[in-house]
Amino acid sequence: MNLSSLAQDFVLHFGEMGSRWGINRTVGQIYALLFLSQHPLNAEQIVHKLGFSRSNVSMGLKELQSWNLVHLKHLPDDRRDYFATPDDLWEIVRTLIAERKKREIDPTLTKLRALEMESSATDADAHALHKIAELRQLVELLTGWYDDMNRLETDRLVQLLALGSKLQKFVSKAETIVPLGLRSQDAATRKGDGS
Amino acid sequence: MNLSSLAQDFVLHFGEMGSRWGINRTVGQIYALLFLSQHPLNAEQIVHKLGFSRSNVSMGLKELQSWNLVHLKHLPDDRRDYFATPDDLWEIVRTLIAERKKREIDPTLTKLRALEMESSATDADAHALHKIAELRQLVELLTGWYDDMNRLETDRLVQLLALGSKLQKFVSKAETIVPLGLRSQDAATRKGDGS
DNA sequence: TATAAGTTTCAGAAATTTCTGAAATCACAT
DNA sequence: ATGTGATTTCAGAAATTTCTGAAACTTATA
Repeated sequence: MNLSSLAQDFVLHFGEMGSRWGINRTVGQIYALLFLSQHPLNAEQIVHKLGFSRSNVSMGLKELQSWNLVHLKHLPDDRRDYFATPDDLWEIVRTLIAERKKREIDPTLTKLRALEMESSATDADAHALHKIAELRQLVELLTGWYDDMNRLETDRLVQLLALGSKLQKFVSKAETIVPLGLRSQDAATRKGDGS
Repeated sequence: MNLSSLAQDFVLHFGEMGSRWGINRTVGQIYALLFLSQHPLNAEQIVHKLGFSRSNVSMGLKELQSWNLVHLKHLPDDRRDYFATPDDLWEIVRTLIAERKKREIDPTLTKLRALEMESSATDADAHALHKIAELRQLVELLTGWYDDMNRLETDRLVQLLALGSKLQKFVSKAETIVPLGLRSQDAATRKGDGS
């Protein structure tokens, strides 16, 4: 591994962490390398720095592209592809969350709605249906909130995050203005409002 | 698999999704089964319903316990262990997030801080150190926000989530009251304030 | 169109993870 | 202490995922 000890340490760590997520070790390491790198790198340079086979790097880059986590660059008079991570860290965070939501949350939401619809609702399943509806509602609350936050400009978002639970103060007021019924209770009463 | 078709569909789905997270298929299915079940189940019942080997179920339950995702129950005159998921969905969400943070975020934060400290800061690493500091700051902002939100009672939390970006209104006011410097810029200037 | 530089695909090898049955352990009642 | 039922551990089998080198493909240029 042809890297400074700092970079090597960082890259190895992200390889390990990557494998705790869905991402595999190789892909994690490639990403970490690109993240630290001041300039875009081509596949051959990654091979040289990390010591993987050329095809493995190719696969890894392809996967990172499918996650929209790297950008393709080109240098004049060089037709090799160069890869870089976004300069803006928040763009990375947003992409990561969006992609994970797409892969891990959205299919579940779809499935839950389908289960509520199709169910031949025998009384044997009544309790299960209730739990499923409750879960679906909660996921909808969370994804709705996410969609909302994701629409904010980064500066506004950072402000909100930095305030954290201080916002609670405003809620007590707002509560009287926007009286909402979406508590963790009373789920499953409205079945089949699919889509 | 001895389950109603609704339950089977649900359980299989969570098995698949589970394997997109760190959790393996078996563990996901066991959890899904317990989640739907109206009553706590013992290991033998799980074996019967899902068709795994007894030892596999035992491993799975142990793993779920290590994640604090199931509770142990006992029936009178029966010394077998019965397992159940919390009734309150929000407790589940909180546990899930807390455990994932513990496994996926905290080690990274520790590592980032360590890298910033130990680094023999050669100028070759200057850019890498800058990126690492920036990343560490962002992770701190996010985990700080999480800690804050996690302290709220569930009802308050749900209110905040339901409001979503409507809170932005208050921010514009609050901004003048709490002028914060934590933008995505100006990172890396304060190195080594570890822990 | 030939060729050369670059990239992707693919089938099998290597490594890792999951799953099982058998044996060991535990804990309670007698 | 001994027996009985329940649970856990563990070593190897089975399955899955990752990784590689070689071959196939692509594309810009001569």
